[in-house]
Amino acid sequence: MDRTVTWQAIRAEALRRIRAGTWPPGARIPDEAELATELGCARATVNRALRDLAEAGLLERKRKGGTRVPVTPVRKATFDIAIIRQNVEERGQRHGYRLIDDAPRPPPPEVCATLDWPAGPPMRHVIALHLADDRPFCLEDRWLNPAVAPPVQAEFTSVSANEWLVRNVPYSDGTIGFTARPADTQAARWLDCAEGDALLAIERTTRTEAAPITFVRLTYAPGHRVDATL
Amino acid sequence: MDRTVTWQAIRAEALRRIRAGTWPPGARIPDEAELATELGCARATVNRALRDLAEAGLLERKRKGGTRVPVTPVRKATFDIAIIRQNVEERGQRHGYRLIDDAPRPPPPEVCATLDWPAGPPMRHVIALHLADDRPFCLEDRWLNPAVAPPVQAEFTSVSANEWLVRNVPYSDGTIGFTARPADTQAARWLDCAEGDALLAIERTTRTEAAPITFVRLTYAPGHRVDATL
DNA sequence: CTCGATAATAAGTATAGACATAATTATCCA
DNA sequence: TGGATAATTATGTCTATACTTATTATCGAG
Repeated sequence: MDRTVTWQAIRAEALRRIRAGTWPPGARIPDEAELATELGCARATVNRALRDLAEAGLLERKRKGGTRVPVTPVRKATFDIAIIRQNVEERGQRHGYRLIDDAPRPPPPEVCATLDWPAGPPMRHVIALHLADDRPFCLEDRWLNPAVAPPVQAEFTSVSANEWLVRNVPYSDGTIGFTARPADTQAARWLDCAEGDALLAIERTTRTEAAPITFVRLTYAPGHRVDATL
Repeated sequence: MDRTVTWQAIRAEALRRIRAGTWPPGARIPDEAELATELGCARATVNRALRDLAEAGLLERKRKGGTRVPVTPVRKATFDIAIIRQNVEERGQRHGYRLIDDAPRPPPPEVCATLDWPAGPPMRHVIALHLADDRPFCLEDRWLNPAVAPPVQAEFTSVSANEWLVRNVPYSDGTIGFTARPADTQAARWLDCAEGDALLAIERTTRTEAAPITFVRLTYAPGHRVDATL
């Protein structure tokens, strides 16, 4: 006997009308006050529902302009960014970790450019392998600002830099992008594939307001797929 | 002279406290009523702010359990799914389009499986090339349910299937995923690269409640990068 | 001491009313 | 006619209040 109309119900009804063509692409839909009356709820409830649809790219809203169904909608897809160990464990596999290299080096020009790092001074360059059920899962190639790096004792031998950062310098801003790369000698060796094999890579930069933190490229084993949801 | 406290201000303050460690990972933060009093606004305003942070993965909220800062946060990244022409034009380039093949064929087993399509009957198989400033941009390899395909005259010669679908069967559900693939003969030929080159591919399935609509693999030219935002 | 019913709690949400703000439209003057 | 200005309007947001719901904590019975 629930009598109140929820915003989810309003959203579902609006989505139904969009899909059914009751509100065709390009059309302006009734304003919030009208819909509130028609559907028997408060305007705030309609607002919540339509705002949610707008965030997903299914409606366009403008003050005074009203709400309309976009002609060529730009949908939003989202995917989760967890620590790698979690990714592996979610697949029901056992996570393994192996540090390959950890040394100070001046980063290559591309890394300097994306991180706003001067050409001269070294960063901490960490390379590590993540395993899923003892099979190579992903190669972590990271450039780390030594100023935010952990104290000496934390050597990334047992805890990955990935995890250390999430636990110690979390909630920072940054960018993220997908590319495909041919396996270089190192990737081929550790990911157990042939040189030149097509590998999915995720590149992330992370920074605080003041200083860059890290650039990391996660190169996944052949066949890996990253799923997103609409 | 704005006197009212906005939910964005509350969110910014909460984010500041998270980053500053005032609210350390794992800790439970004051409840909405308390924060409302402290920050001088209504509880609904606090709710809006904290809900927004929770949606981004920066807070975890449970009824009765309260709100806490996650120890290993799962951040959400989003990226836009527009029609390909829009993608190209956003880069300041001219979009070109060329239909390569369009014929009915029984889809391969993988496609049948992901789309819930029986093994026997054919689907419409459309292959097309998208160009950016006359250079190959992305190869569209699509399997289309003939029942939702356009009438005969729309032959995908001038309007891409991508665009036709967005305009005619929009707002449908589906899945989306990223992979890396070696260029096959066809991809190498049309994307102007060598066979075996590493190419980024986006695979999408689209369906209505009742029936599958389409499976498409968009294989991008070498070096392509898809950016997301945190 | 465990099981299960019950109470307490914090988030989730609905509502009516008010005001703010950005766009658009109408108006008026030069 | 052009352009600045004012009125209008739909969304955006805040508030106070009330009720709902999931979850935890508590307490009593067996």
